[in-house]
Amino acid sequence: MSLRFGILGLLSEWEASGYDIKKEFDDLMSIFWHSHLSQIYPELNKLEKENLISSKLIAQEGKPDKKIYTITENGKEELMKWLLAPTESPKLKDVFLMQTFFMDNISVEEVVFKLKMYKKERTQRLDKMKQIMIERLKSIKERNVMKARILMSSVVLKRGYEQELQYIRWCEDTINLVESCKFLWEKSEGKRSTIIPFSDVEEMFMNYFSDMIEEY
Amino acid sequence: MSLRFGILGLLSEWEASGYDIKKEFDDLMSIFWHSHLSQIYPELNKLEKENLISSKLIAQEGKPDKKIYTITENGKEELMKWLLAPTESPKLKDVFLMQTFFMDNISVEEVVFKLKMYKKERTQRLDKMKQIMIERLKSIKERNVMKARILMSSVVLKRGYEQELQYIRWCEDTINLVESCKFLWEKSEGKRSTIIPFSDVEEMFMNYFSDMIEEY
DNA sequence: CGATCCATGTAATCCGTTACATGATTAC
DNA sequence: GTAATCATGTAACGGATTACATGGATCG
Repeated sequence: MSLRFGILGLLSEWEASGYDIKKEFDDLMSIFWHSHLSQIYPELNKLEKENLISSKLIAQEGKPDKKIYTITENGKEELMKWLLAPTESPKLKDVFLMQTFFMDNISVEEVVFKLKMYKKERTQRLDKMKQIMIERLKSIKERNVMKARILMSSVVLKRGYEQELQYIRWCEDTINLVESCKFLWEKSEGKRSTIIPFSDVEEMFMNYFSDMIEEY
Repeated sequence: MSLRFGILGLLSEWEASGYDIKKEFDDLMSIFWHSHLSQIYPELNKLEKENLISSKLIAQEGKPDKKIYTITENGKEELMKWLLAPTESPKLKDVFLMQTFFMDNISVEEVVFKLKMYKKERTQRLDKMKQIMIERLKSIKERNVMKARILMSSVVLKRGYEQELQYIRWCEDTINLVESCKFLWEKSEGKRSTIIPFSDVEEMFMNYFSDMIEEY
C-alpha cells in the first residue's frame, strides 16, 4: 500500500519513467523502501487508470521508447491525504536480530564471526551513505540552493546514517560482551548448555545495559 | 522464509502450541518479527509434514485441547544451518521515513505535528521495552541464573531499546531543524515553494549534520 | 564476444493480512 | 451480558519476489 505513495511522492517533484523511478528507489530511497520493476510497472498502470498520474510516450534515438509519467491534481490530493493520515505503528522485521536471538544454538566462535560479518555489511552501507551525503553537500554548496524537499531528504539520509552507525556500535559492544561470557556456551552434561549464577556475570552484564537502566 | 526459523528457534528451547508461539511473537520477539495465527498454524502443519517438528495432542479441562509441538533432530539441524548461513543484506521498510521524505508537500505546522506524534508513538514503545528489561533483570537476579539464551535475548532487547531511543532523538533534532527552517515552506509565485541561498541556512544545517560529516 | 545499460512488461509463486468460522470459560 | 482469553483452523485477497520474454546500444 506504500509503493503507490512512493511513486506519487517522486512524481510530485519530477516527471519520470518507471525505469527512472526504480533508480531512485535503489539510490537514496533505499533507506526506507525498495521495489522491483515487475511491481513498479503494473502499479504505474493502475495509478494511471485511477487518474492519479498521466503518461506520454517519448521516442528516443538509440534507446528504447519510454513512457514519462506526470502526477495529476487528483494524485497530488491523494498524496497529501496520505501524508496527513496518522502513521500506522511500525512493524519491524530484522532477520539478523532473529538469528542473534537464537545464537545460543551455535558455538561462541561462530557467534562472534556472524557479528563481525554483519558489522562489515553495515559498515559498507554506512560508508555509502557518508559518500552520498558528502556529494550532496558539495552540490548544494556549489549551486547555493536550499529548499524544503532537499532539507527533508537530507534528514532522512541522516536517520539512515545514524541507524547504521548505531547498529555497528551495538555489534562491537555485543562482540565484547559475548567474548567475556564465552563460558556460557560450554556444554555440560553432554548436550545441555551451562547455567551459571547470575552474580558471576553481573558486573559486565550491568555495564553493557547501563544506559538502558540507569536509575534502576 | 523467516517465520519457520522463528518457530524452530522457539521450539529449540521449549515445546509449545501455536497459540503459545503467537504470544512469544507478540512479546519480546516483536522487536524483530511479527506474525498472525492464521499464518502460524499452516506453517506448523508444513513443518510437521517436513519432519522438522512433531506434535502431541493434549486434552485440557475447562479449556480447548491443544497441540504441543516439539522440535526434531532434523529441525535442529535446519535451524543451525540457517543460523550459520550468511545473512541476506537487510531491506528496510519504514513508512514514516517515506512520509518524511515527501513532507515538503504539506505545511510546516503539519510536518512538526507529524514528527511530534511519531515521537510519542516511539516513546511508548521505548517505555514498554524499558519495563520488560527491568522485569527481566529482577527475575534474573532473583533466580540468580544466567545462560546463553538469556544473554542473547537480552542483547536483542538492547538493540530494540537503542533503536527507539535514537529514533526519538532524531525526531527532536529534526523538529528543531524544521522549525528553524520554516521559511522554506513559504510559497512564492503562488504555488512553488521557496528556494533560498544555502548560505542562509548553512550554519544550522551543518550543525544538524555535524556528526555525519566531521572531517569534511 | 560477453556483460551491462536502457526500457517495458507478463506469469507464476510465495508470503502476509483480513475476514470468516467455532465454541467453551472466565473476568468485569 | 459483554468482552477477553484459550484454542485451531480455512478462504480470499493483496503485496512482493522470481522467473520468463524481448531487443537494440554501448563498453571493455
